[in-house]
Amino acid sequence: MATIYDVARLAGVSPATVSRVFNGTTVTPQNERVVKEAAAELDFVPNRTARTLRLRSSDIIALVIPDIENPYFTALARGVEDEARAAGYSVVLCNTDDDMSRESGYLDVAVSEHMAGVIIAAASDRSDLSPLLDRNKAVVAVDRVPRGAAIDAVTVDNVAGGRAATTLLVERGYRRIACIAGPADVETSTRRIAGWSAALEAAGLPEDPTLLEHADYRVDGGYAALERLLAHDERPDAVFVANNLMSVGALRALRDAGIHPPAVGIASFGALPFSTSAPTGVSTVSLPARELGSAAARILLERIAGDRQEPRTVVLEAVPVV
Amino acid sequence: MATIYDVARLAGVSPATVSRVFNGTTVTPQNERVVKEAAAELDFVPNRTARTLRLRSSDIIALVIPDIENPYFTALARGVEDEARAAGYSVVLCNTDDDMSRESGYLDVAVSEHMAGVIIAAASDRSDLSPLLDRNKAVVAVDRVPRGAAIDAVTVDNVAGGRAATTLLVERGYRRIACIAGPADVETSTRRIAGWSAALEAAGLPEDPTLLEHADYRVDGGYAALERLLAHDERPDAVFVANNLMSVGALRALRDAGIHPPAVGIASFGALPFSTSAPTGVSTVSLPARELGSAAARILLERIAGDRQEPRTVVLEAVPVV
DNA sequence: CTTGCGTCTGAAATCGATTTCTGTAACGCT
DNA sequence: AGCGTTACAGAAATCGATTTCAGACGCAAG
Repeated sequence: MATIYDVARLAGVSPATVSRVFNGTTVTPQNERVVKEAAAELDFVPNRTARTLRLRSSDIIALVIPDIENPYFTALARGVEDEARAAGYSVVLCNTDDDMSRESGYLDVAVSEHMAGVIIAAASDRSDLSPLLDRNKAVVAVDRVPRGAAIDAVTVDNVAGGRAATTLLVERGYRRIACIAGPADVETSTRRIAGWSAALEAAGLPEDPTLLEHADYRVDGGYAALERLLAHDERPDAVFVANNLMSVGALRALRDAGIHPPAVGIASFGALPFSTSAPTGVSTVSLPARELGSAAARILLERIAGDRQEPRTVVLEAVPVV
Repeated sequence: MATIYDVARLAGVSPATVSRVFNGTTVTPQNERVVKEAAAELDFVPNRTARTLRLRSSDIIALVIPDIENPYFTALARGVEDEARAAGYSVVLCNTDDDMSRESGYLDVAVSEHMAGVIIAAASDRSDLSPLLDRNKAVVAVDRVPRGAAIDAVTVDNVAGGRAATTLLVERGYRRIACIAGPADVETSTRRIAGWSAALEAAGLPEDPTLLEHADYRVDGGYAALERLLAHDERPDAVFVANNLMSVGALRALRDAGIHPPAVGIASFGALPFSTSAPTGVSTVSLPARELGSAAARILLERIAGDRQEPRTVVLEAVPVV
């Protein structure tokens, strides 16, 4: 691999001059030409590792997400990418699989690779961002905010969304409305539950705590949770499902039980991914996933550029689909 | 950020000793203890950039894929991750969006960051891997192999899969079977078309070239392609769709046209992602996405470990779902 | 002709970890 | 006691780019 020294030698200049050519400082047009020719000749690609070591910062942004297989997060990733690339940064994705140790491993990588910044959808409420914060690395939380972290955040209004989704079921005449929530230690989940409760209360419906099932935000978890609800003594007549993938699981469980949606109502927080059939009996509240990503990226880029204002939280709306 | 020198000073040893403690070479138990205490005290995280610069190789593997929003590729990513992590490597994902210039940008990043290796599902037949190969970086192609690249590859048997999918339609009695293929410059697409042709020929059915539509392997492309087929003078009675996302688009187009699947048969290459309804009138050939990823990762890891044998190609089967 | 200023260049230090090479101490053996 | 061997530690070079500092040169003004 050709280095800046090889280029310098071939061009008959010093390494400093080669560096200057690639960094836009003043160089004779003559020298610029010679250096560029030499670089092309040698197929020179600057060594980013050396550059990063010297500058103590690279132009890579890490996006840390809990589930790469969830289309919601991949759409979010697209939003991040669009903004970041436009600003000249590369984005790398890190999948934590909801595992805090994997997450902290990736955070260490981000720190020790001197990445420019991190956008993170935390694996848990208790995710520890201190490795980043202590070294005042630019960080933006997206979708989920770890408890007590005083950082920029971009989220959706989970309470309002949960209420809206549940209300759709109420309006359609369902009375005994269950909830399949996400993990108890994930912020978005507790808020969506709060929205569910609020909607029930507003409608004057009884809130039966046994109708709350926790699952894992995955397809299989939603499937199992719905099975548990069906086995209930007093079976619910509708279910508010707190994320897209669990809704898929819940619908599969219904199908396998020979029940078809209007019979049991389903409201999904987040549109069903890649659905092909007109949603009969399924209400959804849709999330601006891509916008979450791009908003987070914009804030991160400002921080990287040196913005020092107080951390702010941007809340986007979840919109009920009619 | 604490460095190895800070740790050395606090522990009263030389930087070399600190390095040895973290790399498992022989050090007095006494020194080991002192160094570890000092490191913990200072919250020391080794600077990977410096390490990589010196060693000329990091322990990060890049996975370059054309469409992060396609569940097939994210499942593949999971396969890669599982293997790579087990071997102590971190995986970063790079999304090229089928764009060769973005792709080559990421390949340059992989080279100039001295990543340990690259697994790539190429954006095109004509993708240029020479930046990697010239510097003999470990590379494995997965899913798609750029034309003429003499490298390790893990693919599915696209011809057999295309034939099997088409044959399912033939067996169900359809006679005028169209094909919605992917981009003309993508290897998997041309092979799946070949499978479609072979099945038609084997069944003695006429092969009408106007029944072949090219699209982009995306949902919207599949939608538009199906609309074009419906507008045909002699409308097809079934369609072989060459990937999962286009099948979603095609089914949506059918739905919007008021046609329901058994009326027009659909065979999808790749299972429908997150489907919730029992597939009526939709045949699928399912792909071992995760296995593709893990097989590719295993080969890459062997190469990284120094394997020098001839490049080999592993072909996995696409299995018709009954 | 000298002074002064501006423009451009190169030498060398720097970022932080790894590793070779050299040196010292301790130990076992004859 | 003398010698060889092993085990460990430290000094210093190294990876490749950036950047400071100082020097060289040209040109204009006095």
